[in-house]
Amino acid sequence: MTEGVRTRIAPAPSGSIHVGNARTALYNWLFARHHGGTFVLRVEDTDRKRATDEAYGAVLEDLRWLGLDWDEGPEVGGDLGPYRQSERLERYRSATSDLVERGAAYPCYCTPEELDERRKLAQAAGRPQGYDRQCRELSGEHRASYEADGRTHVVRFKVPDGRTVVFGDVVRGEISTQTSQIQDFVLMRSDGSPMYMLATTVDDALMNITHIIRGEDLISATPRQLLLREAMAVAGVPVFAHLPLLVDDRGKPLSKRWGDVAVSAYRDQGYLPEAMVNYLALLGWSYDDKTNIFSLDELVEHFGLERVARNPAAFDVNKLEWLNGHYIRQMTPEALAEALVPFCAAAGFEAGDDRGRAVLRDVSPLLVERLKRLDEAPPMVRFLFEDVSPDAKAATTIDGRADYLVEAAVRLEGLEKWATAAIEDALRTLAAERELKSKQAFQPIRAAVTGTLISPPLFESLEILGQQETVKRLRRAAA
RNA sequence: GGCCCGGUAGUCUAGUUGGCCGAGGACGCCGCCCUCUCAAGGCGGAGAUCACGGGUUCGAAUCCCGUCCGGGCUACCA
Repeated sequence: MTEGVRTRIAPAPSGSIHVGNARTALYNWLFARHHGGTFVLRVEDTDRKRATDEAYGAVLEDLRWLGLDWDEGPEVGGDLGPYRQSERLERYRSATSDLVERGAAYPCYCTPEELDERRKLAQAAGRPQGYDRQCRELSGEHRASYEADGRTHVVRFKVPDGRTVVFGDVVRGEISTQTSQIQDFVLMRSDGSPMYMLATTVDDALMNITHIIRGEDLISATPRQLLLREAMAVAGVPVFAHLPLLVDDRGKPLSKRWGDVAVSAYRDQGYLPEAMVNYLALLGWSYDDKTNIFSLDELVEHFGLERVARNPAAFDVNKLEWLNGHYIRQMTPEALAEALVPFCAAAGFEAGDDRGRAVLRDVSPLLVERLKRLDEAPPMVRFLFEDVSPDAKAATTIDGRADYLVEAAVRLEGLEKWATAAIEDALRTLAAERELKSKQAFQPIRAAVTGTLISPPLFESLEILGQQETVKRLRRAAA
């Protein structure tokens, strides 16, 4: 029973995917993987206006970055393709003409303007605002005359009267709707392109999707899809699971106005895919009452629809950051160094050459426990790549300590072995001689060498910077 | 307006065959310890009248009714 599981993610190619869609993709992927099933990627690009090639590429890139590989879909193929709706137009047309032939759908010649006008009238009169079924039973002559007038038409679905559509939602239980609540919705636009309702229903049926896991916003679309499947005589009914919405910190649906909603924005700030996946998994799903950290493999092992929450979940960057810090701490120095190269470049200095990489590898152990995002690293390591001038606070700390800094330079200059322990020893000895507290002793040096009052641990940093450069900066700060 | 879905601390949640919950964990927040800064780590703390009001019951976050609030759909958007 479970081995036949087929799930899909059907994004519109409108650029880097929304984190909400990323979560939906993740849940579909996890469910398929957990059951040893098939995960299908289908691109819903019927809205030609917005579907560009770059946007399409961004979608695939995001999914790959998250580690969600698809078994069927663009670039990998599959037996039930093509997997871009723009290449499946024939199927939608033939499904539509079948429906019309069978009397389950009909052409509607009303223009948008007429519809709009009648809708307003109905609203003013307090009548239901839906389509008034004017073209539902058009005579042959009437139809011909419309055609003769050069009117175009859409195709509408003939919603049956007096029925109750019931379906079992895995996360919400039974949901039922009276067909009187459903209008004769449009299947096919007048330009011959399919509407969402038609396209997904046809594709889900043709692609044998067994479990439809999607956002709560589509819950009221479900009865229409069920009616359509029935009219198309599709055998069997998929299992539905509607996920709670993702909202912002005010409880409003996540929108571009709130903050970053695109996966790429998080990638650019230095969030790791492991953290993103872990966080997204927990936004609306839980394993037990205490586990927070999950690798992809662990998620595959534990994930199930039974423990999906019903209430909307607020996207909390704080928790994402915490998880990200956790995963950064797990990185090896080599991996961290490699990951930081592009962030340094973005910050304006090159660390991609051999020396640069070596330096990054050396600082990584110092960085690892103080980074929450990769983009926080450049400011911390910049002093290792470029000469620095003290910021305001650092300047104040240096002020009046010239004599001390020169002495520190002298001591360090005299060191035979340039290593953390020796550096620390020399500086602590000097501090003791001058009866300085650690903080008083080391902050000026930090300020002089790194240009700021906040940096990775001092002695290790000096070792990495090098004896010559350290001494040079101390002397210059004293001047 | 109609229909549908939802409502446990600032946030994610555990809990849903009623008692083990005078509500558990995590993020965040506050304090202490550690400490050369910042972190990380350890320890401790504040924070929830379980949306509200009735009811059933010896006993309700958990069951019933009503109310309020939020959201979705109601498009030739998806």
